[in-house]
Amino acid sequence: MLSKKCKYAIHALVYLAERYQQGPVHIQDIAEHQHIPKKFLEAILLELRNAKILHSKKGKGGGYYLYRKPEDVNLMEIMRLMDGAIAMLPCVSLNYYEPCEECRDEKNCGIRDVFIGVRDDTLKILSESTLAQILQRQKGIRRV
Amino acid sequence: MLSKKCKYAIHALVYLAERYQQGPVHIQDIAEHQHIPKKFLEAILLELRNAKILHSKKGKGGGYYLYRKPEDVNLMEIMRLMDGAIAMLPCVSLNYYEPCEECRDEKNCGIRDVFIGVRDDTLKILSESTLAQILQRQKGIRRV
DNA sequence: CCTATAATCTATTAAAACAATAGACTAATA
DNA sequence: TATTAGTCTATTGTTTTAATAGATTATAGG
Repeated sequence: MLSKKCKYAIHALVYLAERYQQGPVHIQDIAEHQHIPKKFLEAILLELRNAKILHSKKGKGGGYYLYRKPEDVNLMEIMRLMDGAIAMLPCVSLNYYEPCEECRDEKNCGIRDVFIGVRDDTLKILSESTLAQILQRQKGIRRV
Repeated sequence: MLSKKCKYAIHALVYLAERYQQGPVHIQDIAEHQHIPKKFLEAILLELRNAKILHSKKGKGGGYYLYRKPEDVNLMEIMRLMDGAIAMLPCVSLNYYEPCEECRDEKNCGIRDVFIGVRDDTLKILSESTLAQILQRQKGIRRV
């Protein structure tokens, strides 16, 4: 399961993607419209800023805005940033690899094979799922 | 990530599948060979017994043994039993569905679509991954 | 330059989930 | 009837997750 932090991040980013190139958006604005505790959201946006996904402007007329194009931000990156490993076992994680304590023979582990498959399918979908894609689907359905 | 509980369960089941139809196996035996805290393992095996995956025998010569054929026990079932939902969002879970609090329009949610895809791919693999399959892969590689 | 605004930083706390342990009880076998 | 081994109830410690509080810094506009 995604953490609330990660869900909040995704919702905030989709919200900012909808307002791409329309100037900075207040934290307060995002928090209210997406129903996210403001202080919690602050910390999240700061992390996204440090990861060069968002930029910010202080003072009057300030706020947060998307730094990259919506088609260049995908869920794989967001999820790794917020929750860490995407894989279901540490021993199959590409970015957060750790050997399984109980495992003696990783190369010949039948369990591991299963979760390598799950990981690959999952990463394929998540890396193809950009903010632009998500917006497009929502708009696409609305039009009908 | 899988919980330790779930990993322990899978390892214990694979261990018992290797000894299918060879009589009961002590908790102690499984715990030692798979490096699982004995008391924790007790609770896990009990749950698997209540789910009709394992049977047990008390007293001298007792222990646990696989109740079903190894090809009839898959990881989807084990994971649901141990960790609950497999999906990454409650609103796409088949067995543990809950609406997302912040979501106003579930049908038109672009985020949701992504995780329906992830769920379907994941369930396909996990439901096809039986204890028999896992054993076969391990043995297959050993033979080479 | 001053003031209001809004992001930034540091610290703390509350709640939930996860992992492990202890000890008494029950059933089965020799 | 003693020993073995699973069963049950309860509790405890640890870590992670979620949320909050308050002081600080940068910027725009008058």
